Amino acid sequence: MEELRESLKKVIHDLYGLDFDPDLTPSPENIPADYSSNAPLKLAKDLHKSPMTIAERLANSAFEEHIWRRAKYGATEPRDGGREGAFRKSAIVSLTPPGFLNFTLSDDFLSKKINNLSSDFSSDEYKGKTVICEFSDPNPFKVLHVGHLYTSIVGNAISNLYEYAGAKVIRANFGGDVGLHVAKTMYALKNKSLENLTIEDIAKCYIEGTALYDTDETAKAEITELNKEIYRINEAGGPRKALSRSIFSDGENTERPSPVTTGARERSEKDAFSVPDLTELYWKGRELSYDYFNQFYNSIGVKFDKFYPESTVANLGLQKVKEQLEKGIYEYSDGAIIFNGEKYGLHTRVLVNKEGVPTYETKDVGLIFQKYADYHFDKSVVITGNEQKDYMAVVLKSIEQYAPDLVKKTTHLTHGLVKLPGNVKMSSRKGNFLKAVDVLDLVRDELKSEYNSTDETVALAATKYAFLKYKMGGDIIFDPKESVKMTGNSGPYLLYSCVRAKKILSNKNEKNIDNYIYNIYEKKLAKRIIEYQTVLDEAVSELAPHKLANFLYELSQTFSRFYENCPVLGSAEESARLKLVKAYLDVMTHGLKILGIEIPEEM
RNA sequence: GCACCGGUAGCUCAGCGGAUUAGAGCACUUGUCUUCGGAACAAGGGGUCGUAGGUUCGAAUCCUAUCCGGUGUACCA
Repeated sequence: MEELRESLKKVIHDLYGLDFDPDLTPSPENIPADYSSNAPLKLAKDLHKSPMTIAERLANSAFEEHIWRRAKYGATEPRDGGREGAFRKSAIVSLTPPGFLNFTLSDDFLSKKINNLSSDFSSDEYKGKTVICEFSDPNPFKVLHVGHLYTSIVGNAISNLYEYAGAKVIRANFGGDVGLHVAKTMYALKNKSLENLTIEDIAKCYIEGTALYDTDETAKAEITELNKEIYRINEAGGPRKALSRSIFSDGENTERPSPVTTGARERSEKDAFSVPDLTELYWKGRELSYDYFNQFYNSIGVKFDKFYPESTVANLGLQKVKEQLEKGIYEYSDGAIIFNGEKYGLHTRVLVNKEGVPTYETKDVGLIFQKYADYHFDKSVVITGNEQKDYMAVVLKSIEQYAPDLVKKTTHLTHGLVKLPGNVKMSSRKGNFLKAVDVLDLVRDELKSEYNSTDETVALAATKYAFLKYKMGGDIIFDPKESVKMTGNSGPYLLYSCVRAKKILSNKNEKNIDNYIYNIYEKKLAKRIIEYQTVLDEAVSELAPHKLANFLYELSQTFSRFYENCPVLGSAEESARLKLVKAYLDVMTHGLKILGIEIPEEM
């Protein structure tokens, strides 16, 4: 209750001259009030007074303006006993030892709030700002697994939170279209026919190629060469032209490792694997991958504004690394170019390997500059798995040495792994993993067998909510059987309550009603509804979609209880209750939209 | 070894800028059972909040130590 909190804060300030932010929490069951504050207890230390004395004084003084002081504290407030005062003021205050202030909202205040509940909730926290959110980051030549599904859903929700707060949001997607994984896949792919190449073939070949790389020395050497050749193919440009030339291949400096030293072209002529084939295969595979990504994102309702294939930022990264190499930020070590993070208590990482090939680090350097060049962002958020935390810290620390402003604007958020029950870690390298599409299929199957429904909206909501309700950071156990349950704290539960609300509203029109005294169910619902704005703003400032998700669940739970106990249509209280239903649905629609969840008409 | 993250009910998780009796869901037991859609509601059992100390009138929450699990720790992404 923001108003109440503000008014308490003002009273404390007026009385004691302190700038103190009081907490206000829902009162426990045994206290006949709506909200309680422990402010007097916290204040007691600094003021050297007993908590009860402070509480007494707070309750007695400036509250007169906003809040009606109960004549005798401690007693249960009779409904009509405080009525006159309650209607005049917004809340009644009482005290309980050892120094809690308890507030009971007046029905009049509540119903006014409900009647005037704005369906366009708003925040200006990021008004006029440009925020670029990078997430999902799949690699071409590999398949999308559950982790990608998770990060896509969470990343989209966070983007939506920024949008709600007034920002212009760019959803960005960074993917490894060059790199060792591509070489591994292509190595195994060379025996396949180009004609009927599918994404499944590519996935299989990645596993095959990785196995060969790990066990077969000859294959390993060839894959290493292939990796360089892939960069060369990108240099030459293809269906999507590379942005610029490599700085290291222009021959102006002999001391540096050159990116492609061995002449893959001559070598490969002796091979069964000729360059034109390789080039064709690469672009074909890449195209296939991006089509597959787009199709998937489309199916889950996530739209990216910008794709940054690694190949498009590698050269910019190399350019920056070269510049800073001269200034001593980066240095040579064992033939590679590194950033010595140990100076800053971090790890040391390689930016360009001894083969002259830029690593992920360099591409991330290029990426941050490219993003800024493209959008002049005020804030850049990068969402990845936890395992990238230390890695990213090193990259950012190095950039901080020459572009501190960019780093200051960057936030790296991480989430945990999606794991299978029994501590089985999924690995796309080993092939024991759940694909992103598998998860959706499992949900669809459950929906079909339990409710004989093929409603894609419900399937999607179930999936999204299942991931969104967890706090980001920890690992998630995804039990294909359990996680897909359609009852309880689940997407379908939220949707179901909304559908019921819609059904009621489809019949009648509500009108405003004042001086209505809520019953227990109505009041609980009203209280929850007016907390929405506060929760939403908290979710924004903490970048915590799960807070919003859990609030919406509790809200729909409150609604379900109201629904069971308070008939709306045809009742004497109809107009007041309709108003509540409408307010409920407005809040749910708004909140679920931020989570990326749609409400169906029926289910 | 060092660093970071986690350890709350049988299971999956909230809560953790200290505050009145630690909350949900699943599972289990029982009830509502033709009323605006039961994918619902109600009641119940189930917890030494990893362990041990400390700070405090008060600790799941803060501090210290310790155990367990996960992740990271130079040429992968």
